[in-house]
Amino acid sequence: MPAESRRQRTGKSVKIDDVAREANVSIMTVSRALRGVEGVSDAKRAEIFDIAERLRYQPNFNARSLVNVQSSLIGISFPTLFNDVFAEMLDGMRPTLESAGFTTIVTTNEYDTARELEWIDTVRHWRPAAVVMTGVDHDPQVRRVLRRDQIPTLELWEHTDEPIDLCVGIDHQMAGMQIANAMIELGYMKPAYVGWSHGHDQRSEKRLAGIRAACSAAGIEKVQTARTRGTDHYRAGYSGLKRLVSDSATRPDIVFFHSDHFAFAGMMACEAAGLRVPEDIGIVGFNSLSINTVLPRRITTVETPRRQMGAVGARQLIARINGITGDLSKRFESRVKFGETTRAPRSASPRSEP
Amino acid sequence: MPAESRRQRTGKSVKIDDVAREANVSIMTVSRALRGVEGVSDAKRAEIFDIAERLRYQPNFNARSLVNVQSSLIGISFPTLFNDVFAEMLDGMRPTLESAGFTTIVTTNEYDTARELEWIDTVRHWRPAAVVMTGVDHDPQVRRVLRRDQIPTLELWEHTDEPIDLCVGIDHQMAGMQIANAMIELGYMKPAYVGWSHGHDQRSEKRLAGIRAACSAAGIEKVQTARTRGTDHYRAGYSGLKRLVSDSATRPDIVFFHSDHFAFAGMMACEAAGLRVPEDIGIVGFNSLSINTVLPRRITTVETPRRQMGAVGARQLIARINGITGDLSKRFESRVKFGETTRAPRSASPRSEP
DNA sequence: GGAAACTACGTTAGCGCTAACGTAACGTCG
DNA sequence: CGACGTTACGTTAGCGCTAACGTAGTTTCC
Repeated sequence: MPAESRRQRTGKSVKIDDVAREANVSIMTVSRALRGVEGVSDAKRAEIFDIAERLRYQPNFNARSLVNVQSSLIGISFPTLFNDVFAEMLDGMRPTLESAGFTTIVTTNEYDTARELEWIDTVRHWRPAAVVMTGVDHDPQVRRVLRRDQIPTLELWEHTDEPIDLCVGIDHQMAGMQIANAMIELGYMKPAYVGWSHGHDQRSEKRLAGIRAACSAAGIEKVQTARTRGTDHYRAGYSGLKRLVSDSATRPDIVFFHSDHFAFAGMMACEAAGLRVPEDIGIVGFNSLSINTVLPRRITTVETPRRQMGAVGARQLIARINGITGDLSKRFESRVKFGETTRAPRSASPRSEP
Repeated sequence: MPAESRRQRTGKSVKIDDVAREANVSIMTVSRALRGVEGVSDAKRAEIFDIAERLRYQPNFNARSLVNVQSSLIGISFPTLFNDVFAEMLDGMRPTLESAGFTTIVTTNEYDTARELEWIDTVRHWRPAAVVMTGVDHDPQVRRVLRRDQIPTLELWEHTDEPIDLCVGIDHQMAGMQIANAMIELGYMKPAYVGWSHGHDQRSEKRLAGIRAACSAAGIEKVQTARTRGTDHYRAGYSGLKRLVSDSATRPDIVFFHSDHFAFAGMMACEAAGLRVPEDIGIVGFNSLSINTVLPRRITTVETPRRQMGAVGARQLIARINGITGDLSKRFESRVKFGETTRAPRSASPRSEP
């Protein structure tokens, strides 16, 4: 660990003693004044604030975290940041967490539970106030360690009845059933799915399972799949669709994509292959991303309240950190949003300019 | 600050004493063994490792940071994460930083220097090993504080001859001149620019300044602009172009966009307005984003080595942390990449499937 | 008017860890 | 064989801060 064996800088920062000396009080009074703890006269508190400001003093959080037994850091693990979905959930959480005095450590795990476990161990070095993880599928060790150390834990983006601690999210299998049923109702019969390789994204697999369940219930036994390794949604969606339509005999009439970006790229591949959307083939995305607001044909997709889940998740997590016990989990709903890349539903929503 | 007045959890974590007792040695020996410091026999070191692993002991970095006077945290500030450009630079940095034992604290400042300054103050609480900021335009206080506390500082994404400490990036004005000259050479005469509102993104302004300089040198005095507030690249690009082409008398023949996403949305707006690309109007993006690999017409754009800048920046920053003095800055080059949204250059690069 | 209660501080101890220094036990060498 | 390393540990002190516990000075109240 080269970071530990390194010697420190010579540049000395302002410390609480400096403020205390300047204000002619004990360091305890400075500590109380700056933290807003009672037991300091208004005049003295104001004076100490001024001096601290003038010296640009910032309390040493390493020392504070040491005496408090825990830090004000919150560790967050997302699969990737190359997906606005996670950036949005982060954006939803941050204002709440920051205004409560917390600092976030964000990592990405590339959908790898082993990396997630490693990260849990890394973040434990800092005695974090809480951790946030994406989804509910983890290495078993993760649950064990977090429970043992009693670290408040939020599982975001996916709902489960048996969270490690608390969870805020949607039921992805339900979301899959929902959109599949909507498409079946439009008369589609030959479904296909374009997504990542097996085991890459558990949520995506659950949505596929939901699609399969809905199809099966409607007497459709076969759901073709085209899976791709990698990280680039556009490339994966494009190549996935290409493979699906290469044999016109087995060409699907409706394709469910991992995301709107996948779906957009799939639509481009349709165009390149001479297929008309939605006349020859239906296109369905997921998550209702912003690209969808500028397309000549809006993609039929599923809306998910990401920002809201982030905000609520943060709020509930803070409640837990503050000692509120009991069930703080929340379940959110997804909603089918019809566009022009599938047959018109009975009551089509009117097209509007972005 | 509610986070500070809160009481800590009861859950006690494993500490170095526990390992020492189990191994029948002093805590100092455990400390030395686990940090890889010499002075411990191989047999004892192995035994201590086993015990630490079994107890799932993780050293308390708050305590370690306190005695080391500085932590192994690195604070990073990006304008936003809703832009793959920054996610890519982060991705370029992270492996290097993590393998050197550092943990990153990432924040976004929404292109606001006041928020950046606030963040600098927040991150100073942790006595970070270094900080990373985007670009070179900061509140003057930022430079003063970082210099005073001698905090190693990397300014990423933009090059300057007078960095706070060290910088790794491109010259954005040069990039603007480069692409503008390339378009002028193709015979374009009526340029326009679509981007964010004034003061939102300094780099974008510098590229525009470069475009203006190149045009001016070619005898073109007027560069129209369409600016939008907000955060959504697609919406901004779409509405920006709409405004530019609303009056056919002043319609530009070439439009430079803030990014490829802007440009894509602008292209959609062209289609909606009945304008053919590139016959009626030329479209130019910036940054060569992945969406460009699946479009039927690839957008003419400017390639920038984001990942590489991240990796090199991280490497140089670690050198500085380790006490290497002198000029560690690096300047990178951008490169014009011709697509099919502008007139064909003399030597057009052949189209290839994604 | 004197005990009790409160206010506004100061003092003490210790959070978990590591740098610096101490110290036994064992070579090494002229 | 005794002075001098060297190895492999242990001991001491202190990083900057805060909880808990003093303690003067002031107010309250019957």
